[in-house]
Amino acid sequence: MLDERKQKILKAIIDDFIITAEPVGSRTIARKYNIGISPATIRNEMSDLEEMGYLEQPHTSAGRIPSDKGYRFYVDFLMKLRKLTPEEIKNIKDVSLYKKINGIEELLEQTTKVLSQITRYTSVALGPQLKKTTLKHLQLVPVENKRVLMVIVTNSGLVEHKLLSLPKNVTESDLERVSNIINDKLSGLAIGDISDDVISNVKKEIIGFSSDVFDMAIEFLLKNLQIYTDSKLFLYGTTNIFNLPEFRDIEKARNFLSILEDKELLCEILSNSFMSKDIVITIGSENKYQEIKNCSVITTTYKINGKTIGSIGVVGPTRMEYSKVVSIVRFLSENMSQLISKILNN
Amino acid sequence: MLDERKQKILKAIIDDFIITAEPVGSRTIARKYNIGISPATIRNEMSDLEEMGYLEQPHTSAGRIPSDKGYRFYVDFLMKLRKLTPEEIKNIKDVSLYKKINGIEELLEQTTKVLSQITRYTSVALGPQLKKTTLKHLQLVPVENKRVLMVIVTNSGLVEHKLLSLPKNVTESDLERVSNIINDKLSGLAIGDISDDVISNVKKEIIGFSSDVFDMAIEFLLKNLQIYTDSKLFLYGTTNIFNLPEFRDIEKARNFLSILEDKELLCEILSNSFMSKDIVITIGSENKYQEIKNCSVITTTYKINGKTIGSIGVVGPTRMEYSKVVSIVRFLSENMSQLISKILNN
DNA sequence: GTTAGCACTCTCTTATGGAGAGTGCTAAAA
DNA sequence: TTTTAGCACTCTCCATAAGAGAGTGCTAAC
Repeated sequence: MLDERKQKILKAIIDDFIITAEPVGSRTIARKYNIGISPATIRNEMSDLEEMGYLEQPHTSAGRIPSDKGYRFYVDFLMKLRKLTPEEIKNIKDVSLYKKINGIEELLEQTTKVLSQITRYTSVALGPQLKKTTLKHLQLVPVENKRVLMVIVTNSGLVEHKLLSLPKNVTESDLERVSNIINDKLSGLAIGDISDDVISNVKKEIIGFSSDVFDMAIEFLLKNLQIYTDSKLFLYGTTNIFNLPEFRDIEKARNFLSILEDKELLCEILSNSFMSKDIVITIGSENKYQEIKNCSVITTTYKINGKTIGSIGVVGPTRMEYSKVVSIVRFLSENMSQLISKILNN
Repeated sequence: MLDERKQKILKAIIDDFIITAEPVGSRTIARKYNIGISPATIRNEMSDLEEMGYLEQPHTSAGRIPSDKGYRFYVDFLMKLRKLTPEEIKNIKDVSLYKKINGIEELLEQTTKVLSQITRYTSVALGPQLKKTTLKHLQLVPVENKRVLMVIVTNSGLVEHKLLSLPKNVTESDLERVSNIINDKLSGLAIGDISDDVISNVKKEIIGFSSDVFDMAIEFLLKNLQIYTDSKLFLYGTTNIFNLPEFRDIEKARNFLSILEDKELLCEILSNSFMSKDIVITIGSENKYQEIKNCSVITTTYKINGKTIGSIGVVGPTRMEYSKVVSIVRFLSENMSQLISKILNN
């Protein structure tokens, strides 16, 4: 473990580097952060810290920059959470005043926008995951001859619809019968759990008393139920990275933006936070995916009816203002959960 | 008007510049494009073309580059439409094989993806505009106590839904009555035409025989009808610009990407093509909006049931491969219209 | 254990001097 | 009158060099 003086020096270096983005030298530390020792002593300590893996040196005669291990120590033990400014709080609170918020998706859109604006990084959110919710109600609405609208309502108040084309005409009462059977058999199941097995069981029962039109209809319906498992992605502030010196290199910027274009990758990254209760901070090489090994990700989850259903977070360079971002993400996630229950229960 | 030799030279310069992105000199033209005159003569002609506004010179001792006026002349009179390669055709046709295409939005998503991949520019599409379609059917589905699901079906087979929370409980038969009145009064109207006037007219009739709960319910419904007018935007290949030398300057790239983040601006830009029957090419300063005055946009529309309902296109530098992109966009838009009618009528 | 002094290293910026590409002009050729 | 060859001139781009600046590591003294 690091002794107190080493910790102080490490903290000073990281704090400074987060602000300046320049390698930090011993003189700077001695001058700006009065620890009461001379640059020479600091140099010795820095040399130790480098050997222990907390710092790195871009080249021989440069100052030090934090390694991922250094950031990890900083995040776990050293940083002091920054209080939100009144302005930041106002911005987050104001999300609820935005007139277009009529559902969770509008809320997410506004929230990611605010998140990127006040952090000045790129924000990402994963929409409510249908497969994590349970089926509450399924309704079949006749539209015209062979067209039927399937509406799914889940226990978290989410609604999805799908327009189906059946191979033959089906009467309204037939539709109602199918609805009833499905509701009877499947409601209460998590949508992700509606497997082929379950489906073929339901199918068997229906065969007992119905025509083959009926049979085809339900098969089609059930097949579609399963497709509805990919969730929407919200993204904001992608161009914020151009303010950061680490992305002044066009190839770095390109690489970063390529990540943001890869929806699947982003979903995977965001899903990581589903396990944890609170905020998840992933620093550089700690990321599972090669593409973002020089980025840090800070995510948290949001809940509907007490159940974790999606996540939201920030992507940026490893030199991230962790203290600020963590505070903001935490506050914003609390605010969001409140707003969600307000939206769903008003 | 330009004489034939000037046209030949202009075409050669633009063709060359589109490939190389370097100012084109008289010697290059004489060597690569055998027009049968010496560099000196070409220089004189180039000087004329510059004076007439078709060419520009980055600095005294550089070759010439096309001006926006030059590109306009090229696009209108000089360029030969390039035939699609078998591979390009295959890529476009294969859109229909993608398994997830169950509706217009999935189709648009796949199509923009393919468009950006084969053009190597950024592709954009505007989703079906609800306000341009007419209301066919409105259904109110009871979900639980005060919750009601409103489903809108339009004449183009588009469906939208919205979960409403009513201030008081409403019985199922009341809901049905409201549905009937709304369908009676509003179906057949373009959704964009459902104005406050129309709404208050409907409201008056309802007041005649219904309670105030009823009144509030319908007001709420109708207010929501109008919100449903902003349409979805599809974007793909934003990072393609990093392959282009004109965006090697970080500020240029940033500016371009900022445009793509401004959804409203993109919608406006794409809406421009709604007037025209065919493909619309907008070159650099021809653009209405300051932000994209150094970009070119090539768009076309797609139809549902013969009615223009959305648009799709490509955004790139003014030095765009117009000939290639126009061919691709045209073919792709035809293909799309076919697929749409297949999706809606299968 | 801590500090001052100093030589050394590496980057970054600025200046310099061709090389290269292309033009415009002039005068000769067609 | 139109076209072309020749040539001086201009501007960019690139490589090289030099010097400033920042910071280190080491040694020896405190």
